[in-house]
Amino acid sequence: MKSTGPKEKTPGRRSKPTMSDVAREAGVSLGTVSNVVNGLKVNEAYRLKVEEAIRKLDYQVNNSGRNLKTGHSYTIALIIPNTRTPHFAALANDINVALVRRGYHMLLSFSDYDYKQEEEMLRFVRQNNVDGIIALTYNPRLELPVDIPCVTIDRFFSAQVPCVTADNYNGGRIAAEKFAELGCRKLAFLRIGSVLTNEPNKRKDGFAAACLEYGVDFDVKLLTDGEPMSRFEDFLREHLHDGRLDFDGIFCATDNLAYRVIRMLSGMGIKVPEDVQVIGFDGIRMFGDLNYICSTIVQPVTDIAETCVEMILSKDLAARPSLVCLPVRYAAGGTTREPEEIPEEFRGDIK
Amino acid sequence: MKSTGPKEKTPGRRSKPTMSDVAREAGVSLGTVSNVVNGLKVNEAYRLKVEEAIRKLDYQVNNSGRNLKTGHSYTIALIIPNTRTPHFAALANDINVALVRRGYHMLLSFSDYDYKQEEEMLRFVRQNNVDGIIALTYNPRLELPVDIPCVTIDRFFSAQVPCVTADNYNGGRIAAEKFAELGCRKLAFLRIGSVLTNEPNKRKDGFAAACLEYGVDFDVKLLTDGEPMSRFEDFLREHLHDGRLDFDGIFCATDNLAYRVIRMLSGMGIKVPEDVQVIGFDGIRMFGDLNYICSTIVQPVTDIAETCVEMILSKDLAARPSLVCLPVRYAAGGTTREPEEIPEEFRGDIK
DNA sequence: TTGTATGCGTTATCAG
DNA sequence: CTGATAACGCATACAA
Repeated sequence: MKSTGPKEKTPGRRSKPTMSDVAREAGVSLGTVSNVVNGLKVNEAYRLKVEEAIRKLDYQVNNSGRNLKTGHSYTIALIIPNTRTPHFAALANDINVALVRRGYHMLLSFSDYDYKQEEEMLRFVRQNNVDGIIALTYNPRLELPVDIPCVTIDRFFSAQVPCVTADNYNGGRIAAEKFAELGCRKLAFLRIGSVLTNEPNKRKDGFAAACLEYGVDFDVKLLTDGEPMSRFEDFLREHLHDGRLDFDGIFCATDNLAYRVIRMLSGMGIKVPEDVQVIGFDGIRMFGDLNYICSTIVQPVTDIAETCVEMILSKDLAARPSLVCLPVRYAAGGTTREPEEIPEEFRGDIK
Repeated sequence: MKSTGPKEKTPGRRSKPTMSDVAREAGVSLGTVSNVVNGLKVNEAYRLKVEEAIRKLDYQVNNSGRNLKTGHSYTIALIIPNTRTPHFAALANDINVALVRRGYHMLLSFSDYDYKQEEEMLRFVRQNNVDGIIALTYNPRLELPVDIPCVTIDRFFSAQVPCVTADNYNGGRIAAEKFAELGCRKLAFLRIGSVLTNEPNKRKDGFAAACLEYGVDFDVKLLTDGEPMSRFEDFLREHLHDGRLDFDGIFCATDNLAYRVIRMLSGMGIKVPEDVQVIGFDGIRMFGDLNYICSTIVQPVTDIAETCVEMILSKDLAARPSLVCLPVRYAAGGTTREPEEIPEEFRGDIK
């Protein structure tokens, strides 16, 4: 632009302009400039002079100085494993949107499922005067700072740290109900993931409870992280007789798993949804905004994001609940015997 | 004055410990503590005392103070439209990884394709002593700061601002070559996007050039942002005679578009890849790490991320090229008549 | 109302 | 090699 570059034109003026520079330029005092910048009461004539000087020098507040003085940075740290996983990407997206809407900013840290790195991130975050931390981590022994407001997603740490999550239990129930409604008689529940107790594990509990209620029989196959996916295929083959699968419905703990299982079934000559219907969990959509990948229990990602942000910025810590479960809903995504649900934006285009 | 912390446990000790607290605790001077913290030469006995005090007080450097003094923050800002779009999510992911590996951190800002908001982000970023900006923006008149190192992705701004991008031109060529190799005689190129000149627009140029070379005929249908997708369907229907499509190959400027086009074709009773083969661009994979969504030209996302970070942190600005094109490659993703390429991690599981 | 002075936590410059 | 002291840019209580 019209900026001076690294050199100085006027003696005594170098690098970025500061408030004193503006004050001198406008012929007022430092405090007045500060007041103008912060929108405090200031005489109209002075304000104009200051604003003029700010424009002329292209002055920008230095947040390091401001943060040092005030102790807060209008920045919230988000700790998540990565953004390549669509569900995490969506969360990061919506949390950022919610923050920006409130005049805050997001410092993003990836844990990559690495405990060591998570602690490292936490250390950095604590050094940076962030005003809060939103963490989605599976690290059981991670020590959240006590002097910074924290909110967790999907994993409950302690009553002092609010946890926001989808209503996983009910999601499990809804899936079972749906299968029952679709006439399934023999179901399977598949999960791969952490052995730690975390909220998503309740998907199975809700599912099991509803199955019992509806009198629908079901099998369970759980894998822990590190076990090969092929175990699921072994499991399915065990239940394959004369080319027919014992199950007529499979509930997968995530859409990712559902997708893989569907590929497996396809390889075994089993058709979805004709031979077996599949329901996943999360509500992942193609390209983040097109159709669902499979029939699924949709997590209220935007609500989760809003809630996290709302809570982390909330002043009265006392009012913070320790666990917030947000309602999920079912969406038909083509892997159940019913019409696929096509999201609004997509619908018009594809017809 | 400073007396009111929220609450204090020990008399005299309030809020976060500072370097002076550590100095007092260790019985050394402030400067010595600073030296220890920054890993400078310090007498072994003193160092131990200081480290002991740091541990005891659970001291953490305050980066606001440090930034104020040094003028840099070991933070790089990334400006992208969002992270719900898989390609952007992947970029954000890999840039973060590259930064962290070098001891830097990422401040993430979403433009949401909103020019006004982009300028807002830029303002904030400039106030925060970030050490550099990596921007993926389509805003033609965005004014990048001149006093902060900048690198752009996919859109060339000026010779002073390096632009990193995939080799879009060659990607277009490769697609055409592939179609020729697969025996296609009549192709179509479909694109929707900005009318601005940006790097990805070269996909068409490379495609057209190679088509001419190989003597393959092709049609082009371009839509600009805002035009409804249904225009593509109209276009395709115009080229539909007796249930047969004029084209035997369609090159889509993005995987997203390819996906939608494939759904359209399916709705028209046209089979992919039997009746018409489709190649997209970007290399989007299911859940970010499973199989490709369609046959595609794969962007070297990780290399792009590494290059951006490398350049933004590079000290000698003089050595910065103005445009860096990184090689792309073709991957069969099931929408061309050839065996699908299954990524390593996925392969073992699905077989 | 506006100006002045002080300190936030750190690094850097010197004398010892 | 260590210790005192002066900035860094800003907000703010206090004086004018």
